[in-house]
Amino acid sequence: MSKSVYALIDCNNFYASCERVFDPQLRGKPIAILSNNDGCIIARSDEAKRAGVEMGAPEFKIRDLIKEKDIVLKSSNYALYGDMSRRVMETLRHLTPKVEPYSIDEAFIEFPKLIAKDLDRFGKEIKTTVKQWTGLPVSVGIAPSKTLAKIANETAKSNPQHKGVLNLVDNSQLDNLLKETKLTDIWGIGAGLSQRLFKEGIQNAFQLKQQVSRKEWVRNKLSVKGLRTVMELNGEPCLDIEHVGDARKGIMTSRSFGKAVTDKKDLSEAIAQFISIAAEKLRAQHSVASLLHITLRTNKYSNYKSKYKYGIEFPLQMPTANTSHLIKCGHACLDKLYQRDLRYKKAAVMLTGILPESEVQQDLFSKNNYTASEHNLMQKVDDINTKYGSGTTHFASTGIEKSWQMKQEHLSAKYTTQWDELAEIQVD
DNA sequence: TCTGGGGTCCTAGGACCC
DNA sequence: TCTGGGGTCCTAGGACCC
Repeated sequence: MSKSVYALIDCNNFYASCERVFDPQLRGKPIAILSNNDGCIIARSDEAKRAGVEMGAPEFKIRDLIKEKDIVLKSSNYALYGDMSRRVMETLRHLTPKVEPYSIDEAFIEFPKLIAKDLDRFGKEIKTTVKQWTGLPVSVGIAPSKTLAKIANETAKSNPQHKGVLNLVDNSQLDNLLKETKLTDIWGIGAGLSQRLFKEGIQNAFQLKQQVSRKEWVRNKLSVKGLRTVMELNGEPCLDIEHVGDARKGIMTSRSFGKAVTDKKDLSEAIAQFISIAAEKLRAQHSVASLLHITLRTNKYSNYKSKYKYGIEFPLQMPTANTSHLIKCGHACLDKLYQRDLRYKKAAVMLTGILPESEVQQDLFSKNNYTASEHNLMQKVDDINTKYGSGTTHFASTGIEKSWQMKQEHLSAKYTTQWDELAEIQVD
């Protein structure tokens, strides 16, 4: 019997709920959140789901539905969602020490095993505390492994009888629930693996759980990751709570453009801007990068079957986190990649070969060393931007007009991170 | 005309070494 | 002309996640 218990806390309809906290008029209304560039639907309130708004639907294809059902559209407001996420994670840390933020709207926690009655009570306490402290509704799934906690959470959320909290530890209904769980609803089993398993006659989570009797077969079919999933379905935890603060191994910044871009100057501004963002993330985790990748894309929908992705790698002689140096390298890549006759829709910057800044060996003869004075300069830029708002200080090469910028026509205020955009309360 | 933006891990296969 | 076996490291690509 394992000594630890895992719980997954997941915010319900996170982006839509964040919008509602600061605009109470949105309560009870169907809300849909758009991706960057207002391109497609990435989040929906329950009312919007019921109205038939599909996840991932391109906005231009469902305009009639939006009008007919009076759906409120919002552009993604990551400054707001990111800050609300931070508040949720802090609330959880008040309740229990081992917290792993898993995504912007989810966290795993691990705690010692309690008797079943106390587990139920703890689950409810988490739910009410997060609601009180942040205004956000969450669901809580408790189980002996992370994979089962995911299933518990999903069931708690979709099945009103559980009132948002479900504990699967020592729960006699577990196998019945697994029999009703489709393969694609298991964490780690996507469409590809699910199809392969289906052909083998395995059609639900319970049947997959039973494959524990032939581990070698599972390993061959699904690799070690699949084997871990099977063990976890059996209540044998194989996935630990991960330590926060581990440095990222790759940092990517990419955006689609508001409209097709043909001008090289626009592209070089966009690349400078994306490099600035990526390098700031790099410095925030006290790292340097040794490889820069630049990718340009044309419209993959209209260029069906023909090439639409053009990429190049730039090995940095010396690992660096200096925005200015990275921009120069990025522009050298652009010189090689750019073709006059193409209409570009998207650019991406990726930094890899990431090392801790303390581990960098200085090259006595190179002009490209990431020196202490460069580091200090970048530090000052980051400090100013943290204090006075992102982009307060920026490199001129990122451009002024930014004709390539994202479309965000339905953006709400940065209620929690910008002094001049705080929510206003009207007192009658 | 209009279709997001990030990440992680694993495996296979090639290059290279002894 | 024939031509072993084992190891490491790196990269590309696949699969999955939100």
